[in-house]
Amino acid sequence: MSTVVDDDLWSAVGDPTRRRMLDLLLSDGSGTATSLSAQLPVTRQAVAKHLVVLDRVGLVHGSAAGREKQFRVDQAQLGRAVEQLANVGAAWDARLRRIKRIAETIQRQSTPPPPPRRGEKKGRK
Amino acid sequence: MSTVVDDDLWSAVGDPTRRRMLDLLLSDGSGTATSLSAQLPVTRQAVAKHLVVLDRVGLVHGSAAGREKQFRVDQAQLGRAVEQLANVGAAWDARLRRIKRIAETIQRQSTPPPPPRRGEKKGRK
DNA sequence: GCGATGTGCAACCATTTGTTGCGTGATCGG
DNA sequence: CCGATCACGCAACAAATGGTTGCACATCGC
Repeated sequence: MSTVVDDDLWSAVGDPTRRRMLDLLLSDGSGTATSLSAQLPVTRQAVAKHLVVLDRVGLVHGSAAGREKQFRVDQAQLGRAVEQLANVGAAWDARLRRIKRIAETIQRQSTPPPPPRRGEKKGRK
Repeated sequence: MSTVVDDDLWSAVGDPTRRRMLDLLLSDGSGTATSLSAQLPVTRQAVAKHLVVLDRVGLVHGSAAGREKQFRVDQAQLGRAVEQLANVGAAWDARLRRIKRIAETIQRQSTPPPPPRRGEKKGRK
């Protein structure tokens, strides 16, 4: 049925800048708002806000070290996010495949497709 | 190396409401702004705006039939979106697995984990 | 101690996501 | 044929998001 997804997690990785930040953190192992903004087309403050968002959903967490604040990716949580991506993708893929199969079957039987009977959808079940 | 994704496509499916709309359109085969809003916690106008967004990235297209406007999912485009989800997921998954493998290797060698040498990462431009 | 560097906070702007209200064209029941 | 509806589109508005600039404050190197 409807694939169950954590909307907060999903929209966290839905933002292109945050996705790149995760890529960078994975590449470099860790990073600060300043170091990340140096490799991105946005300012340090924008990066800092995104880090807050990512922290809120547990995808990263930061530790203060002197005047810097190093952030790292939480592998477990990112793994969960990857899992949800795969889930939704698989669900849609299955749907698409089934639709295609049904369409072919109908066409093979030369059965006219049932016209979508409008105006009476919601009352039934 | 960095997975190439179409940001517009991605953020189109990044919105939870739009994701549900796609689910509904896949389930029912087609739908109007009104019929979709009846099954969603948002108004018809909000749905209409989302349909514009989905139409812009080619995930759905609508055809006027009398006073109604029926929308259907574009299977090819949704397939492309699914592909990108799988790509990003696979890339992150590979990263996570490699990190875990390296961490285990280091620990097996009883090599003290290299302290995150801060302040010297960017010199290798 | 002092300048350079890194961070956090606040004000502000544009876009997105949602709402309500209204006008209009197509359809249906007399 | 004609009025009541039904579905739609457009516009104004509100809140949240993603971005900017500016400034105050802590810390590091010398």
